[in-house]
Amino acid sequence: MSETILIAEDDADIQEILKLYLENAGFRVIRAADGNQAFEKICSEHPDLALVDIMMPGMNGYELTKRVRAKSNIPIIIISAMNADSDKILGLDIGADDYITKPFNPLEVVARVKSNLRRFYQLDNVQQNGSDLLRVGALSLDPKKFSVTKDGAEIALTPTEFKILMMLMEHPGRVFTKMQIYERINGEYFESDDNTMMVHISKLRDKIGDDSKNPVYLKTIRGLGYKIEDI
Amino acid sequence: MSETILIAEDDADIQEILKLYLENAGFRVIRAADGNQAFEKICSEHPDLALVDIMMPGMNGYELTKRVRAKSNIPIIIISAMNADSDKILGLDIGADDYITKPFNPLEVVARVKSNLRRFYQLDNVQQNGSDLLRVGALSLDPKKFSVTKDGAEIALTPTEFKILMMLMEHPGRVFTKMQIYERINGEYFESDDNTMMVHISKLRDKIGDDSKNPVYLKTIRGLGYKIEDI
DNA sequence: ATCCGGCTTCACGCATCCTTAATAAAACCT
DNA sequence: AGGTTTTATTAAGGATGCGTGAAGCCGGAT
Repeated sequence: MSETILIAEDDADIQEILKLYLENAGFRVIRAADGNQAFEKICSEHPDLALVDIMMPGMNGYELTKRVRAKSNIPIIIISAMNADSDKILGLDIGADDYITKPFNPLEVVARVKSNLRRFYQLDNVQQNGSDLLRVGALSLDPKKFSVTKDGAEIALTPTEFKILMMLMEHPGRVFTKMQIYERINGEYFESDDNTMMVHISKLRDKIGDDSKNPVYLKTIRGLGYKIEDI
Repeated sequence: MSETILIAEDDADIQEILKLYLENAGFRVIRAADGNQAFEKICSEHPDLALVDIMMPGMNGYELTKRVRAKSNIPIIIISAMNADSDKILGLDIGADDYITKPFNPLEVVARVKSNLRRFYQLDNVQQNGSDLLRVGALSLDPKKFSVTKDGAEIALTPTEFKILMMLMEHPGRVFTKMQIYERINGEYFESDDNTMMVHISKLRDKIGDDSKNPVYLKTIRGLGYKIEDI
């Protein structure tokens, strides 16, 4: 039962090094030299994990991550240059499951691959065993019934508010940018939508009884986005 | 399983001393008297670590480091003369992992070699606990949650402080110049930003409970920059 | 057509954070 | 020791981002 790893990387040398180390660790490796190729191979060959370089010809790593995420939840590890724009690093880290900065230690890459695979399957098991209810503190959200309760009391949310809350509660502790949230909810994103999100968040806080100045659940990460505390 | 160390050093006496101490510590030692020879031996013999003098005939230490880095990520420790401050900065900019100033204590060299080997080849905590927390002493930083804790207690940091700490904790023991840090955080760098960095560092120390006069974590390397101690 | 709930936009106030500048304190060199 | 350079600290702007009430807009329902 050897797992398959996709390497999306245009530099042939780096590709070769990664392949060597990963195969040596017992993985099956498939390769792609650009984002489009990578996307096709992810769809056709269903690898268990993808290593994705940010800087690639054609579709870059960021685009690729977004498009993959629309279809699949496989672990994605971003590889980025050391002196890349920090916002990109942080932003990508949010969308992907992990990130590694160049230059990297190949052994560390192998370790991270293993770690992410293990974490992913564990998480998968947990989700299968548990019920469909998403629970964080006193809040619980039922995706099927489209309902949210706090301490058992029903809270009436609008569809948009519900989607936002569900997205955050699906990954407690994880930070989402306003852009990410908006894209998932409305497909596209315009610069001016930032404020829209703030208003939604504001109303959500109001309804779930959170004080924006000292929120228990819906926390602001200044300059980045929002997260729900993992209680 | 003795590790191989390459010594790139034109001074025969220093070469001899280093060889003696390193072999005494159980390492296999190969030697090169100039940069070109060193590069060849790195390619052909794949040492586990390289000790590189800056001042060498032919290809100097910078060139060598750059050329090696294009191919390999093996730990490189720069050896430089005492009063060549700018040299040191340059060496670290290029991608050296550590630096030692002449005159040095041979035992310290051995200690640094061991430390760098351990840091590089050890599959650190990534594999053990499954999470990718960055941990240094009592400090731990979670890139995804954007949270930092000390002894389990949450520490609130600003985005910039967080980025700085993350950068340092990603490479414990490695020195970063103010310029390097600022560039990664803000994209560009102006001469006047040095002071800004100092202020950030000062506040970071304050928040993580470090005394600047005797810091446990965030140490100043005068003339160079900052590093976080590899505890 | 009108109403109405929900989404969006706008404007303003507020909080936070980054930077600057000025001063103090080390560390270093001669 | 004395002067110089580098670093640390503090406080005060100034820039940026966030929160929120109110008004406008849009589409579905009555």
